[in-house]
Amino acid sequence: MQTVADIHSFNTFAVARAIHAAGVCTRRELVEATGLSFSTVATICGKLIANQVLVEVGRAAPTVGRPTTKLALNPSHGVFLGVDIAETYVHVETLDLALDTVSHTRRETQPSVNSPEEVLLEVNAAIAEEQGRHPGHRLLGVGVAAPGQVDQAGGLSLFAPNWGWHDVPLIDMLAPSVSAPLYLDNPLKSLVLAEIWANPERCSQDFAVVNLGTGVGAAFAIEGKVHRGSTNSAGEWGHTVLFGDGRACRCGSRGCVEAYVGAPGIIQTLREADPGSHLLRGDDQTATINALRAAAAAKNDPTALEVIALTGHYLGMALASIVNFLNPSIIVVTGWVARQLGPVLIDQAQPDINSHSLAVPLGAVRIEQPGANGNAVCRGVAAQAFEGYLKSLPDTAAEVAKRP
Amino acid sequence: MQTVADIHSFNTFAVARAIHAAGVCTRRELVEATGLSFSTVATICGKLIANQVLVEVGRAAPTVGRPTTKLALNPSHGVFLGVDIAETYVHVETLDLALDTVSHTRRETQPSVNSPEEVLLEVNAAIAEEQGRHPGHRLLGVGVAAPGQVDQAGGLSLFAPNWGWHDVPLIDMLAPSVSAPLYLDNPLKSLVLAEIWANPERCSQDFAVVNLGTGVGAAFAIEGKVHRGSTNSAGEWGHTVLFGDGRACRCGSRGCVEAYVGAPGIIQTLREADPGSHLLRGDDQTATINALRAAAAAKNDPTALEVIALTGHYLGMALASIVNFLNPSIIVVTGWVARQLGPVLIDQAQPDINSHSLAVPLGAVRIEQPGANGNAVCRGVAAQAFEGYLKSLPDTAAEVAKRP
DNA sequence: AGAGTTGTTGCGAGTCTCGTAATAATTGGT
DNA sequence: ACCAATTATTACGAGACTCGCAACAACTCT
Repeated sequence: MQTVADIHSFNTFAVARAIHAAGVCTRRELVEATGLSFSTVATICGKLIANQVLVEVGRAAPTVGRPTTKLALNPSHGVFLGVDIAETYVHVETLDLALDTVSHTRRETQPSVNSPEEVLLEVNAAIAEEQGRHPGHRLLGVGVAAPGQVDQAGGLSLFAPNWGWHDVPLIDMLAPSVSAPLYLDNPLKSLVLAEIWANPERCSQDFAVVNLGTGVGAAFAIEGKVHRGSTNSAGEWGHTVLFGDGRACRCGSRGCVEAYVGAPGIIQTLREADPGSHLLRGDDQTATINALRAAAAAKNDPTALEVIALTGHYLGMALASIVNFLNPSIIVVTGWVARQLGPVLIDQAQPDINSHSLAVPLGAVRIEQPGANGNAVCRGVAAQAFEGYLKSLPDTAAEVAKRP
Repeated sequence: MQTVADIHSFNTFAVARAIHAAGVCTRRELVEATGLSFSTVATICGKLIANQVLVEVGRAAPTVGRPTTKLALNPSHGVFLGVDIAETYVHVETLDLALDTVSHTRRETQPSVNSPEEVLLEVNAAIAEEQGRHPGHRLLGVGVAAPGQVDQAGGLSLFAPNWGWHDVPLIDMLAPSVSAPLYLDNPLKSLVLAEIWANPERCSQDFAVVNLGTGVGAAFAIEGKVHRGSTNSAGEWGHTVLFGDGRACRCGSRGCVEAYVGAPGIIQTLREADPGSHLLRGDDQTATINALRAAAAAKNDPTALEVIALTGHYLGMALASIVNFLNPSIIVVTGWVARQLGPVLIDQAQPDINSHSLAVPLGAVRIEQPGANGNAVCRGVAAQAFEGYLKSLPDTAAEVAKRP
């Protein structure tokens, strides 16, 4: 159930997102962007200014009349941390209020590092390093993305298959060394929030973010809200069936999308096309995918072209299933495989997307790749921390004064 | 964006649904059921009573204290019509305020009847017949379900593939002969609303309704709201890929779920298993499916058992894809094929659901078949008309008096 | 300097939820 | 028969929130 306070937070988020997207803007522009009344925008801006989240930056003198004051997020008010805990690395970014990355720390982790204590040692070290870099700045919130199944409210990693974690109290283990509110989410779901903050018109749209990497998954926004499902595990597009009774998948099942468009799946397609291909780099997935990209770009290796064509075919059908099932307005294709092969794969996939999608949803959808600036997972969880911070703000100047 | 009035309608719906589910209940029970405060429930009940939607029916005398007045929907306040326009029939039901079917009219339509004018002639005749049956009752609203792509706000049938309709102004064509607000929806999406009214705890859940018939489709509720997608065409599960490059589907694509678990797909499986099977009934899908059901029940026809096993296998994988993708708490399997073969198919599908679903979403989902009372599509669209009527109610007794 | 123009702030109306006090209706004891 | 005691319902007011409108502020142009 919604309460009236939820509406207010939502409106506050809408205003903050619009300012974030515009960089610098006027109240009137915010009215346009949010669809709220001028009064409401003014009230919300007043609250944000009283809390120093927003500042008035100069004024634009028009030909006539009182000049408009321009508003911007106050970058020096404080910072957020975005923590991306992945299987092979820990990446921590410091972001300012404009969600621009100020600095980052990355620690590659050895495959042997997989107990919660060992991983969190790395995380804490990276967080400490980042915090040490900005001693003068207030830390307003910390967003943490952890792979696998996550319990946001309880701050638990319910299940992380690659590490064999069960019910690890991540947030409780991090809390002692962090003096700011902590927010936990799954990395893919945090990308949805990153998309919304990057393109605030999406805050009322239906769209999907698709990850192509070693694993394959998706996350969706429905009317601008992340769809989580009944146990926060929605989005396992990678384990929907693409070829019934097809390839064995690492999940134990057969025929999953992941077994065809995940990096190991692509490499299997390559191996099936030419077991002795010179593009194969043994166990090194990254190197093989890179070699494939180079060969496809050079257009001199028929095997590479065949693998790209096949994988595009697979991807096209799998994306069409999303189009038909969900009827999104955008599908954002991301992940390290997409960064390497994305453009060429989507090119190859397009005919299959067209032929496998029904006309109406096909006409409504656009396939996109994100602009590659910084770590979007960190930005997404930081955005979540930002929203949490906005929600906690007091309304009136009087109450602001009372605060520490 | 949500407004505060939306919250009020939503709460009104919640109260009405709770009363509908309970039949007769006290205000206190409504507080329990809805989670609202007593004051709010009392306010809403007051509004509904002033509008004669709700009536006080007797009182329960406890051992001590003032007796509780029992509330119930006022069945004699008026009626709704639910109109289910399908390819082979038009089914119109009169429902009272408790959404119980009072009477119904069904007209089978000839395959030759397919122009909008001809179909609507049948519809209008059926509506007139139903209206004539209850001359003393106020008609409060009419819900209409039409197959294919529908524009709710505009009251258009955007696209109905079986009839070749494009942009038919259904509601405008019906309006002259109906003196009550008209509501249009797709039949599958209306089933979601029927489910919510039948089980109001679902008004905050994620669940899917799956239709197995000649065509195959799905609709989902996300946090109790029908998911429509960017062009109201979400739910085309029947045209997601199950066997890449597999059977040709009537949509023009290949390997769709519908080509395997729709009636023609099942019959194709039967024909492939035994081209001369005595279960085949030529063009008569219904008869063939019936024969298959009988043979499977008798367990004396190995071909029938094989077809059931195969179709269960297909259905299991396709349902597992929903489980993984959406993480719903319930999947309701409906449609005429499911009415015939449902229990045995779901039985056969279960191992594949289990093996193809990831553990967490699998643990959260329940596969159900609806209790078969009346036409749920009619009940769903009538519920939509009911909600529309509730939304239109004035707040105060004074305003009620002013009304016609 | 003053009129005209435009931006911002302040105030009040209208809703909505919800807590609490006041009132109503009953039972059981005296 | 009357008075607690008990429970149900209604009435009222507080606190939030959005939004329309009027007042005020700041600037340009004449």
